[in-house]
Amino acid sequence: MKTGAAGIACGAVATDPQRDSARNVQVVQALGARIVGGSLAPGTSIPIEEELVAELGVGRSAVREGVKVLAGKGLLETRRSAGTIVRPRESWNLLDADVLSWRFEPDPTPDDIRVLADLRVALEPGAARVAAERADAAAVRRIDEALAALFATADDPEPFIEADLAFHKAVFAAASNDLLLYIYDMISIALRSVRQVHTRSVAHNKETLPGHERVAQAIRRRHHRKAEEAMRTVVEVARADAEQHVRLCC
Amino acid sequence: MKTGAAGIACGAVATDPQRDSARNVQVVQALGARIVGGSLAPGTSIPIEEELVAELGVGRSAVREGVKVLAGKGLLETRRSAGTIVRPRESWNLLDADVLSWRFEPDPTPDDIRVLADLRVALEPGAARVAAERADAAAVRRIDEALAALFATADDPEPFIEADLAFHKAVFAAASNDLLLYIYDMISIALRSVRQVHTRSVAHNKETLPGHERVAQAIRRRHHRKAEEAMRTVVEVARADAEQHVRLCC
DNA sequence: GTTAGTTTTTCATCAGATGAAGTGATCGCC
DNA sequence: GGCGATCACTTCATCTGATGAAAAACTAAC
Repeated sequence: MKTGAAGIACGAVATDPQRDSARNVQVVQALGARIVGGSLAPGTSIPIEEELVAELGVGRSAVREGVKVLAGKGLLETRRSAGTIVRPRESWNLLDADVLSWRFEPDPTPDDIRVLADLRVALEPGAARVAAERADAAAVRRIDEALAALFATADDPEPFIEADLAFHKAVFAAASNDLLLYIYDMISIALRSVRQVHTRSVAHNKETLPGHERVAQAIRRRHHRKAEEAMRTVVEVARADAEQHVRLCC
Repeated sequence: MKTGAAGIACGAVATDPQRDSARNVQVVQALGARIVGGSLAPGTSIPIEEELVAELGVGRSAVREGVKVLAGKGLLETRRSAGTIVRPRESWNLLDADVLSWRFEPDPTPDDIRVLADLRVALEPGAARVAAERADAAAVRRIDEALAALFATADDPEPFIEADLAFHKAVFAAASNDLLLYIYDMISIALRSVRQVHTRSVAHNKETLPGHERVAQAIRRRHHRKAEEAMRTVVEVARADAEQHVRLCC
């Protein structure tokens, strides 16, 4: 059940035959999932190196490398003679691709879903506004292409989700802001993990099309106020859907 | 292609070597700064382990641990027999605290400053809106306290900057969204690095006080529309200031 | 009960050996 | 001469052993 892909994710290249066998990645995955999953609580010590070697069936080098990677993500802190302790949650790199996966992949809590939906409401309208301010012709074209793909896939749930993510990404890309785009990439990782929440009826998919079209049109016309408003409508509908879904099934 | 000389030069960088005696951290800092700084370009190979051992004066374990940490941050990728290469910028964990420091601390480019100012414009109004929706009494109190500190320090540039950062952080904290708060923590790292841009005259500091007060008041009254508008005014003023500063001094 | 000194634990670091997986060059064949 | 297969080489991957250092835990003296 281990998806080695999360290890050093986001790569454009799909040819990575050795990643599964990388011992240090194995350690990172095992410990990272336990920490973020909650079975290794902040403030407590993880097993000592020797025990991890025995438990995970790898050498000390692999354990040390893995622990150092997790320390780099803010999850662990090593202290001489005092063991390695799990750092408080406030220290974690919450927008690290791996940390996000460990959080959202197993079974996101209702609160995780709320956090994600709120984040979109907080972020996407503003991003659409800046996109309208900064978009060049090529960026507008890419948004229009993504919009066309959205219309074309409205009948297929799975492709529609991908097209939806691609549309929102195109909007973020139009803002010419690599930090903003990075944030959306992380959001999309989380969204993909909770996509069952967003898998709605085909009719529902089609209902979101006009909203997306208004966003694209506003950006095309560099109308930042309208772009923001249109995007707010889209993400607030998504948030309402998510809340309803949580209420119904949890 | 010889990087030895550059390595020595980089070693002269002021990073107190006493306090931070951890060898792997030394490796992470040295290589990370070079990569983000641009002297090790994406697609190129870094020196082989043996050379790094000689150049950095540490053992192989330290080099390997450091390289693995940077791989975990998306900066490097190791391939058997093919060396370790710098990954494309799109793969970097741009919102990692270290990566941000390496980017903004030496001398942020005008474009970096634009990216940061745009990010605030895109993000903070929406965050203030969600804060107005979600803030509880304690969060409102903390915002008011931060506002009071802002008024109290308006005459001292350095404390005022800290109070300013604390105020904006209190707003983000009120949104009860750890991802959003994490994003602001990273923004504040970058803001602290470019604070000379934000160090204005005392009179200018005082001009920003009414705007901040409007934000606090709107959140206190749970008026999310007004909170958003007030925050937009604040960050757009900051953006205009930054643009002007860049024009004047660069 | 406190304190000073000692022991133990645990990570930190280096070094060596072996292995694996690509890279590239050599060499034979046609 | 062109082409392909073999083979040596490069470089990271991994394990292991040894030594050191720092902090915690323990002990004994007062």
